[in-house]
Amino acid sequence: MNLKELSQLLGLSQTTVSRALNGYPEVSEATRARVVAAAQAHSYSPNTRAQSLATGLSRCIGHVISVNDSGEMVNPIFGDFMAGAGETYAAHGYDMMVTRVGKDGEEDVYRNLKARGAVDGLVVHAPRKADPRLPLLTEIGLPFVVHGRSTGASVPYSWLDVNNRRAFRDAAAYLTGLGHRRIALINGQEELDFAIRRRQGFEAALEEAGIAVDPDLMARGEMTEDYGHACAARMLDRPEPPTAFLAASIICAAGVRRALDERGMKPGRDVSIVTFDDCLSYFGNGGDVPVFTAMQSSVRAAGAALAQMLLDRIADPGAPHQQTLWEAEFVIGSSTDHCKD
Amino acid sequence: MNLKELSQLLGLSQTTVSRALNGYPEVSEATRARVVAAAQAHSYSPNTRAQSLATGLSRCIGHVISVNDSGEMVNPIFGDFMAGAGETYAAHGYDMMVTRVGKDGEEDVYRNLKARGAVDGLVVHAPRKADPRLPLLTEIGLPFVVHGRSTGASVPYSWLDVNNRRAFRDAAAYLTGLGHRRIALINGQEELDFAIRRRQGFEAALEEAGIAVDPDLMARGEMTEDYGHACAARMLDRPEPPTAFLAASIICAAGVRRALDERGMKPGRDVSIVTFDDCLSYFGNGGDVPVFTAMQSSVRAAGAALAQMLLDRIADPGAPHQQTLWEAEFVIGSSTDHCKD
DNA sequence: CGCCAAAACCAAAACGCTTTGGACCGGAAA
DNA sequence: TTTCCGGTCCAAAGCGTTTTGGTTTTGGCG
Repeated sequence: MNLKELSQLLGLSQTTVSRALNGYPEVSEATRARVVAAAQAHSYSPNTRAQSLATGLSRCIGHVISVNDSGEMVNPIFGDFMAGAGETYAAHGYDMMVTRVGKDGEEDVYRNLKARGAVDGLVVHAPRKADPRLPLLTEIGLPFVVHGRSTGASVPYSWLDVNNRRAFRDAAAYLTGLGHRRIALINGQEELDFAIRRRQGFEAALEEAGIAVDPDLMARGEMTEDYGHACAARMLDRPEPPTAFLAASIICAAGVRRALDERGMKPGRDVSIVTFDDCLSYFGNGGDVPVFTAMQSSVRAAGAALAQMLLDRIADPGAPHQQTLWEAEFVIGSSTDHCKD
Repeated sequence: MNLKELSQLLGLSQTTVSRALNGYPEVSEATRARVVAAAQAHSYSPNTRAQSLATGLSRCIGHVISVNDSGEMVNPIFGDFMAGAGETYAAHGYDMMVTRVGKDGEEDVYRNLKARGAVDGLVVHAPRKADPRLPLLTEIGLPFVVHGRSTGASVPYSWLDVNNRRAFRDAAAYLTGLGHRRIALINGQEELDFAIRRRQGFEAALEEAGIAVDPDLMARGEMTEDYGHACAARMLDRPEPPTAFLAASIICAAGVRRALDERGMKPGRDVSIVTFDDCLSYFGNGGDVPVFTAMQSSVRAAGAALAQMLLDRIADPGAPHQQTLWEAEFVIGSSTDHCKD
């Protein structure tokens, strides 16, 4: 069923039917009701492509996600972010398109998305330091919002971020307050801006406590369970092992815990662990009693909020940029205790 | 830059330029080269929407993902599946659209996708027993492939599945072979077809070993870490605790392991664990020495293969349905040993 | 040189929608 | 009575492609 058929069936012009369905005032309420009823009855939905061509808007938002050299999308938070964003899109009649890209050809993908008119805007994931995507998107005129921030960006932009620096500063300070002096940081890849901020917060807390930064106790890498395990295993087997760990994600933290288990150690009793917790749907942090002491912030909520921010931006591209900073909530679980050293 | 501008710039008709770019024979190689060069130079990409309208094809594949009542998409494998599928789509110039849907309004979403001409086909995720989506999609004429199978489906369909029944039978048999007689099954939600098959395989192995099925040792639910932990905790605290666990995913298995740790038990030493391993990018099963004894099958590879299957189907809808059954690879890790009871 | 098929190109229609620029009608104001 | 205006509705022109159904040009052959 298309517009032509529906209008013939109703004995009306395509114009009138279109206006009736789109809520324009120049159609009587009587006919509007008739049209809406008929559309419902014949389950008519306007063809997205035609609509898009006529209006110049695709009503579709893009998400470009990077894969590593092995073709893996190492991003445990992806699903939850999408669930949150998808909620907002659905509520506003937007579609969501996801495009996979390797490290090279990134620029082409974005240019293409614009040239092909595939999306009205997009969410920039995993921003890097002075991320070249921000000036690129600004140049080609594709509205975007950033999940996180990009230090040293050459253009203004809208973003939503967690105060990673503060969260990691506070978390590390909490550990120094418990007497820990050899604290390990199992960080994300330091190409990524959030990881840089986390490291800064970590280092600031150490400095405040008069503790020298030990490069051997700082790791960076893709936030997998294996990575968390490997880092912790290596560090625990040193002559002077750390007494506490700061993990970049609950997945890493699980790896750290596994390394402890293997050595007969217990989190909280022998070694402390604090982790960032994205409130992943499939990997919670226990119930009322948190397993890990954690800095938590829901990535699903972030997805929903960022999507809304983007839709606002598309609706009014001239509006000032929105910049939202969320504070992570610090919860004390059973994975931390005084340093026994 | 659009086709009209490009053709004027070249002094050619839109027809010729279009044909040149799309590889039609009725254009000289000389002009084709000229056209291609110009398109490249001005970074012209045909507008997807217009193309789609003219051809009647969207060159876009849909993925509909369900969220639970809390709005969470509890699907740890989502990201990796998408990474695999996206690879195939990108290689064939297809886009990927993902739509979020709650439990109600599922039918509407699929009908709408078709009516709006948004996608050329879609992948059915998490099929249920006699899944109503298969006849629905067949009726409305939207090509699809299924990730898994649907027992009792009323229509023929293409699918790719892991031999879950066999995998769980073999895994359980492996455990009975080690002398275990109280084996727990931490299954997925049994609305889902794969979970039913897994349970059947599990029960078959018990029967073969002359072991009565104990309903108290069988759990079903969303495959989260907390779920794995809660089930294991409850079972381990029984008077006659299980000596082995069969977990539906490595995420659940991590939860089971946590429950063991809390009780001072070690996987392999005190209690055995076998898990299904989807080869998630962010949660591997150790390196050369697997952590868990596991049935493994890459969900990313499944995504890539299913996507290819769907594209084939769209290209030739009349072709017979493809049905692919993969055997999971059974790897022995350090989480299993003889029963000490 | 003339003829004809093949090669190379083109104008215009079509895809399904929105939107512009009216047309028509009845009733209120002049 | 005429004029004007708001309320309804419509025909047709886009949007940027592909594709149909040509026309023109080229080149080979008698």
